[in-house]
Amino acid sequence: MSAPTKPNRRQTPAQRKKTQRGTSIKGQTCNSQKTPAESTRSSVRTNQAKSGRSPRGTGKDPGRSPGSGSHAVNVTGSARLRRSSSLPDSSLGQRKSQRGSRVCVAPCQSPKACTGRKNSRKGSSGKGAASRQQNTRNKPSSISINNPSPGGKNEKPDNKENPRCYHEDGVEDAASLEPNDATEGSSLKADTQGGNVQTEDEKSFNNDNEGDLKQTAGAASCDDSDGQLGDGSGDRTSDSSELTSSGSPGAQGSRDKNDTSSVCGNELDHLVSSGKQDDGSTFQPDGVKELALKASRTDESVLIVTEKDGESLDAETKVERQDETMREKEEIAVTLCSGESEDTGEKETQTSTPTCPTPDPPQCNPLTAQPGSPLRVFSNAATSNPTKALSASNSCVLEVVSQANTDFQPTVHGAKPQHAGSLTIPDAALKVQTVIVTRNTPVIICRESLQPRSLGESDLRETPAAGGEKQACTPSETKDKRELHKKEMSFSSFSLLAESNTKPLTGKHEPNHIVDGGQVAMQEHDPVPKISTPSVDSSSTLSCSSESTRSSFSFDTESETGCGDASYSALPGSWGPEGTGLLSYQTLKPQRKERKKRSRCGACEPCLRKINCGQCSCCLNRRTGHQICKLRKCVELKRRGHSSLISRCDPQSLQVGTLEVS
DNA sequence: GACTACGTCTGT
DNA sequence: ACAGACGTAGTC
Repeated sequence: MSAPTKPNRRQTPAQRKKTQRGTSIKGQTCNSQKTPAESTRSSVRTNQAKSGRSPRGTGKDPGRSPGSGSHAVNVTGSARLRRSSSLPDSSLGQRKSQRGSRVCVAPCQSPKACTGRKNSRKGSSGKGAASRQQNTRNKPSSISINNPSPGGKNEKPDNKENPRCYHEDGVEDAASLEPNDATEGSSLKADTQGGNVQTEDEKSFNNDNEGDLKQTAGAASCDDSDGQLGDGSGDRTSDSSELTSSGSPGAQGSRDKNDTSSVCGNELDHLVSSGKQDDGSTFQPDGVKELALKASRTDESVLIVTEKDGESLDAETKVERQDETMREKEEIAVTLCSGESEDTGEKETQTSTPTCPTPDPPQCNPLTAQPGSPLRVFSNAATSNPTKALSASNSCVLEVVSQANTDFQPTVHGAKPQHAGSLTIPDAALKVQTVIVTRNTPVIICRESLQPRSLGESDLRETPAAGGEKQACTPSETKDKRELHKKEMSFSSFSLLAESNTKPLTGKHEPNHIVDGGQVAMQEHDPVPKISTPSVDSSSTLSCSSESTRSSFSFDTESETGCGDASYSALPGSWGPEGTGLLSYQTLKPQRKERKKRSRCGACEPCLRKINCGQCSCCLNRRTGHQICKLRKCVELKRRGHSSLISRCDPQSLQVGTLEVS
């Protein structure tokens, strides 16, 4: 055994090939095994690291396997076969899925599914693997011996397509699954409501219903009822409903609706423009009825209706009923603004908002300062629910506080004014801005989010933005975040957003770090994704930027921190809407910037040594052996290598655990 | 393109 | 655990 193997083993590749070929022919006894074994081996290896990038790899691999000889086939082959047999499909499929999807699903699965040490290695070491995978995408097909059938090709495209679908679908799914995602407005509301004790249950219902509504609404909403859609969908889709409700005159309301209702489509615009209040009133009542079932929503809708529809008695009556019930609850819940509440609906909502932590009010203040609806909308969007409170209660807000958020708010004002001032231009921009703001603000909410529900909701919200967030979330210190911020700031694509956001982001961001410090501690304290999520959210809020930004942004973080794993583990889990998180994360991986090789410490003796010994195998076989002289091999690198090898199991288990937990 | 070095895999 | 080898990435 040993005698033949030794020469074969270390023979030069060329020799190997030759010998192996011969051996392979000789050893055909195992042909049945060999072919699969070879294929599997090749596939395995190829999959793992080399994935047959170069023809060499593929050629060699098969060569090697036979080269090792029959015994290799027997022994290692069996073990390998086991692996390969058990894994190959999954591994291939997973990898393919990853590659194809880049973004999608695979990450969690792949590491988990691939129990093999190879996989584990890759998973743990995965960085390089990821990069490799990117490069190797094309090759895998060639490599995929298993897929000689057209399926291989088909699979790839499918995978790619799927991932894409996942992106969108993932978002949609997340939305569908969790209404919060579906509508920022809704999520925001939910958050704000989270503050309110009352509506949580109702909210849950509402959310579900909303989720359904959204889906249906997308198509039907416009047709059915402008009011309803405007209200319900408007809130959901964006702040538009809030804007309209915010008491902006019908004209603004219509405009806002148009803007915000963009989701609903032009129909609303037409209807609104033509029918404005009347249509809204007529429609809204119906919507209100439905909403009546949904308590929290109803409140907002009611408010909107009351303001707009002073005409429609029915609507008011219904609204009043609901309001009354809501009032009672709210009053019980909070008495702060209760005395003030002349407009039951509005003030009630306000009262509810006060329950929200101080951070909300500050935002509200600026908003309230400007009676303009846009501000409200903004605040609403930002705080989600706070809109009500803000809109309704300037006094409340004033009383409540104008605290640190002032910095953030001004930016918001700046954004809004444009909004109000030039409705024509930036409707979309406004939306975007609003959206961003909303995310930013949630950070504050995140604190509250510590509460389980709020967390879940916050997670849901953030999920869309999650991609960047995840990375940000990584345990990495504030430095990374700051850097990320800088990068984001620099990011030109978001110039608009950046302008509006950057200030708030930076301002918040740091504070977030500080604030998060507590949360961070939480994260560290409890690796559990739940806890981590809030911080993640905060980070995400910072990164808010669209996917493109996320990707770039995230890359850096990972590469720099090198903690990608930790973040990775935490992130996907934390992002319950897993799909999005995973997607974003994966997307990030492939895109991630070129990653530096592990740099040696440069301090250890070996690193300091600049002369090769010339005696070690590396020196002697420098051409074949690409490794650095043993004497020059960095100690730390050695350690890492060993530690990584040794501890691979642990980290994997940890990651898996985190993933599972998540 | 060549060199160097890292990461990974395989075999002993 | 060690050694050998390969592929790849980074740098010049």
